[in-house]
Amino acid sequence: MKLPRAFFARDTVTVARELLGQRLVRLEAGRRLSGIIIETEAYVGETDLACHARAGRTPRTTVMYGPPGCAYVYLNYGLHWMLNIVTERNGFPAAVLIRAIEPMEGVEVMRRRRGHVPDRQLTNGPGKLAQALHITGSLHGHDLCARGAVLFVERAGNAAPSAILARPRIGIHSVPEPWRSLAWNFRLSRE
DNA sequence: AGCACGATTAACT
DNA sequence: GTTAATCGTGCTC
Repeated sequence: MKLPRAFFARDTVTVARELLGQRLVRLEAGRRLSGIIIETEAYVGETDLACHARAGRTPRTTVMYGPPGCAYVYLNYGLHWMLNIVTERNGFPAAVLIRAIEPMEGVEVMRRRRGHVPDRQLTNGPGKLAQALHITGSLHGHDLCARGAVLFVERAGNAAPSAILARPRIGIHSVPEPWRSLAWNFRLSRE
């Protein structure tokens, strides 16, 4: 069952932690592609200097200022699409970056898209999972909570707090403290 | 100019 | 097996 807007309309760090263990689903051409979310990152507001909203509302970041539960998708380094889900109240710019999933349904399709890399490398990075699930800028602003959504999150269990590793966020080396060191990257520890 | 990355190298255990 | 360095790519500001 699809996570409702109320799930995303909360504190971003809480949403990032609780998304671990849930199932990201992509409907495409009548097929169901999905995977369990195993790594996320929180980006919180204009004061968070690692967040794109640090520069205020721009054409790119407008979606982050909108209702929670919508996809914030952007292109990084000219080739990697990044999937985020908008959080908090309408008007406050924040989102959770989905960094990794464990493939569940449609693995054959993912293998084809990813060029037959080893299965463990199918969706173990934000650009990789976007490629595997065919998530591009065309899904920017997509409402994950609407009826008929082709991208959404299903409740699939709860991660025990003891199973969650919190570390600094990835790839924000040039961001000043304290934001660089905030432990806002969350992942499920493997067994 | 500067990226919320990934594939490929090269150098190490 | 690992870590570190490099750079392509195109969009935002």
